[in-house]
Amino acid sequence: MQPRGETTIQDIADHARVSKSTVSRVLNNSSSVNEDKRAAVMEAMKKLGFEPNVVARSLAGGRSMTLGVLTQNIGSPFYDALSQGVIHGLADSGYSPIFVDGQWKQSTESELIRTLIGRRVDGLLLIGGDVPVEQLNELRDRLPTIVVARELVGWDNQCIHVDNVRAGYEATKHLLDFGHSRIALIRGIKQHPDAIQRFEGYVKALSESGIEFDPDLIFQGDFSAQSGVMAVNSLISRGIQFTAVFAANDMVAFGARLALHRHGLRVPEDVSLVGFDDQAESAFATPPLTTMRQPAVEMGEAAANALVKLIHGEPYELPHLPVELQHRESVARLR
Amino acid sequence: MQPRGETTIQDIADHARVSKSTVSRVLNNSSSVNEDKRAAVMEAMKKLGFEPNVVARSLAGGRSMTLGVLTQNIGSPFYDALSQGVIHGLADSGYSPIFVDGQWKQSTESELIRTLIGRRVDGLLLIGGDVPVEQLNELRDRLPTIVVARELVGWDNQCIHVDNVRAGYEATKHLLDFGHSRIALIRGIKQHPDAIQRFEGYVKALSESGIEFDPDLIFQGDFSAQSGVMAVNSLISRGIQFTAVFAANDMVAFGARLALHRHGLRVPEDVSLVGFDDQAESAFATPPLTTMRQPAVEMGEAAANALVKLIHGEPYELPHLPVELQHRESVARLR
DNA sequence: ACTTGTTTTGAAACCGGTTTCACGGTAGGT
DNA sequence: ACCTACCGTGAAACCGGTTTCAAAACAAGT
Repeated sequence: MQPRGETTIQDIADHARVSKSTVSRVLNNSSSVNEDKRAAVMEAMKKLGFEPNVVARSLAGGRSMTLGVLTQNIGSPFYDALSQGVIHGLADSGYSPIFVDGQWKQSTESELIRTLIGRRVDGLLLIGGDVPVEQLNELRDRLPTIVVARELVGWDNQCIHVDNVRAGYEATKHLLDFGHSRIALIRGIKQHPDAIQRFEGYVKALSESGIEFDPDLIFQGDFSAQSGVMAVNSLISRGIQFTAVFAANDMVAFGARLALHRHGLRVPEDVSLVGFDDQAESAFATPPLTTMRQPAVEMGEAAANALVKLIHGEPYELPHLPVELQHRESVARLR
Repeated sequence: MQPRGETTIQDIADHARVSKSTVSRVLNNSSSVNEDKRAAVMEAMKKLGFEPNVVARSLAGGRSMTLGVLTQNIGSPFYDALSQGVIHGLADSGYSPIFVDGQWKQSTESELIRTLIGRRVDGLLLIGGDVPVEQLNELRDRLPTIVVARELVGWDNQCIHVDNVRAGYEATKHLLDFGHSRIALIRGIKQHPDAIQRFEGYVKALSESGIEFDPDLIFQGDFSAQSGVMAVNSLISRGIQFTAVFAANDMVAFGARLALHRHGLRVPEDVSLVGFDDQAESAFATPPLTTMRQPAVEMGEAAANALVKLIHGEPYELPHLPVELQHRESVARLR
């Protein structure tokens, strides 16, 4: 541990009385070197406490061993869980992730992607996002890229996402099965594909059950707990009848649940409630929240692993991760 | 956007009929260059779509424009909020963060720090962690380092943390002020400094009020919601009387709240409840949780800003961030 | 003993920038 | 008109590795 001047490959070479080239070779096992020299190099490295300079290595080797991860909203449970999966999936791969936060702003995202490219990341992991497909298609030719939590046509093998239509359908179906027909839907951000697809599933389930779609039951929210509160308040103040609520995600469900509580409505006796995501808190809500579980951590891990394989040119398979109903206590049979 | 061969500084130089040196100078504004040449370079850069190679720059300049961030538990609300603050604080600084996750395992942490050093990060941001002070002291001489969410003696100016003793004291005091004297405490991980200090504050508040400390009221938890439910179950099954609970953090409070609910105890009518952290969900719990708010995002941002200044050798001041009681509805006056 | 083939090895080029150094040109001072 | 100071600029060294290339060393074949 010298104060400043780190040990370099040249120091090792001098010490072991060989050339830089040889040191590099034993370092990378790139070509055979005699046992005695190898031993000498090893010893010198140990003795001098050598830690290879990843930056120099990147420049020379053309690989930076760094991955760019573009996420959208650090601090929100779903994206955090994805990030967690990514970090853990990368743990022993030798790659380190650089995180940037696009905040769902397309211009920001594009700029950040440029930054990442400037940093010569070896691959890109895009979590959600709004960047237009055409731009991503270009990107894909330049750099190994995997997209998570977003469905992209023509990206079948570089895209991990869940079936939101189906999930929306199943959540609604669950409520229908329990006898509900007046099911309020609190939507996520208007243009957000997930929100659109879940809504689609909702509509499909209703129509399949022969229940008429009532626009009064739809509230345009934004994935925030506050929007859940507003939704319920709006529903009630408008005098709309409903016996169940399907929330855009668990945060929204929490907001809705609180507003119901404020209005003296019990969950699930008076109103049933279904969330989406199954974030950690949901199992401990009162009552524990029935929700559509998204395997966020697993998605992140799978994406990370896939990206590494993609970079190495190895074959890989993307798992098909299901969204499953997590049956808890916020849904009751309509009496 | 060429398929592979990125534009280099040399390409720009050729195109603008100047030398590499000049291009570098306009790039960094490091020394004055004639207006016409500067313009020529600018134009060439625009035309060829030049994006400087950060790796090469790092090697040559000795600065990698990369920061290492060691966190402990991505996926837990408090640390995620800190990370969020770090990312946002770094957004326009030119520095990119590399995240690694130590999982509160000292050996893992040390190893990850080595990795980060190998990557020639320009600075280190340590969030929590168990690495012994002596080791950190050494580290500090090598690399600009800021520690967050951990109190370190002798690190006054490189360490952002809150006063957990005081916070524990105030939470307890709040309950005492509301007439409670049988206050159960659900502790965090045994050796965790935060847990120890909050406990200290609890004891101090009690003794100051002349209330006898009762070890029966203490439950050794681990910061998980599950430990909250176990605590309450244990308390009740052992027949311990209590009218209030001070939870190690909000997750624990959620667990406790659920367990109370299971036992038919109402919050706050029968039992008052105070959490710690003020995570996003807490304001929307039923009832909204009274909790000690930790300004996690702000801490992360402050740490990031401080680190950048520290690296640049500029003076900076660490904000003193208070933990404040967030008064909501889970605490009631003892009747 | 003489080719030929295969390993090992070091020198040198290279990755894409930054920085030092020296030189020519211009401006200011006397 | 002459000397000094400063500005603008390119050549070249350098950052710490990897990789190419060719020479050297050694083994095997005839």
